[in-house]
Amino acid sequence: MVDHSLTASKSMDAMLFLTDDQLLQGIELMYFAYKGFTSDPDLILQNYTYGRAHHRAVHFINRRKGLKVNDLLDILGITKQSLNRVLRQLINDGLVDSRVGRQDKRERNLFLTDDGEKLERQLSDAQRKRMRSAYRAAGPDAVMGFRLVLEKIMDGEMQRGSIKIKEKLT
Amino acid sequence: MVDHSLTASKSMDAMLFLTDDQLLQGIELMYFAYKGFTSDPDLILQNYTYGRAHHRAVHFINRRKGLKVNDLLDILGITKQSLNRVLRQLINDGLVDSRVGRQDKRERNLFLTDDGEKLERQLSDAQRKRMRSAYRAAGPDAVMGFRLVLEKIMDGEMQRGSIKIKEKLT
DNA sequence: TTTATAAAGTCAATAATACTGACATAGTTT
DNA sequence: AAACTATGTCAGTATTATTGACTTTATAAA
Repeated sequence: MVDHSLTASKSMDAMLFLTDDQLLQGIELMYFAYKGFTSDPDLILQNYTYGRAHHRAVHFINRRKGLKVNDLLDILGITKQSLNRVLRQLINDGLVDSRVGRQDKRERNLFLTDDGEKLERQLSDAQRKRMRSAYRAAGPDAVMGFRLVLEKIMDGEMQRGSIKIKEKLT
Repeated sequence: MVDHSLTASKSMDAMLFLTDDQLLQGIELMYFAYKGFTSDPDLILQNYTYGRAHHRAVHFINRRKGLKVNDLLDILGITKQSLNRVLRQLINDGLVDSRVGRQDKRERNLFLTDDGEKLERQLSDAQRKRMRSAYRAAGPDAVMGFRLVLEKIMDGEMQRGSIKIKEKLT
């Protein structure tokens, strides 16, 4: 899987793929893989009036059931005006349930309705299918490396939302 | 760094991180890492009148010097109307040089000017710096895995542009 | 208890990036 | 000469984002 024969004959930096050209290849790989990664959900969303922003909201509401609007804003890193349009649509369309906070009544806890879960599953199935086949094809060692590098790439960038994710990751 | 102790005690699918929850973690990792991955160039671009679309054009014109407009369209996967606005700006601002094709005079070969290379380097430096430190922190085996999984994720998605990339990767 | 702060929601104007459709121009092929 | 190809352009629209200003409701602090 991993060609260890190279490591002895090359310099440390070559071994680490640290030449400018190899780093640029990594950058392009990120770009193209992300495109592939979003393509399946994007196709599904075309059948609705929704876009990628709705997908993200639905995804994180599903993953962190009952999260507050502010939590979602922090995770997505957008303004509340941007989120509001998306969230309003999802609530009006009966996909998301916004419940007044029990302790602090200013807060709203967000949940998916049954219909919301249905859409989430549809989008998630497509994306997980692609991830699963990539993981299978690449093998467990590659998956560990994949996750490790991605974590390092996002290091420092992470807010509240991602910290919880990192906790779960270990 | 990587917990190999788990792999012996779990099923093949668990070892491959194929539970729905672990796949969702991978999906979120892709999302957050891509955000981190684009954040440095995005900051730089705010000082100009340019956005991510200009970055992509400049990147690929640099990487495939002299490529045709159609090649760039295929790589980016956008319409010519979308690209045209971006390309026109870059050409008018003297960052990109559009030269009439030598054999087929209908074609335009795209090159970065000195100023274009200056911007490219500025953007690229920031992105490479992050990739380099992620690669260093993760180590060579992880980098191999990272690249392998990304290739699998984008499988099937790839057009002309990416095939050349894959050739270089091995 | 008044005052300040916080969470959520909204209106309006604007920007970047994409789309479809229609069409023009120049150059190459048949 | 006619058809096709590569590029460029105009107009209109959609999605997702922004900034700024403001309201409502609820909690916290003076």
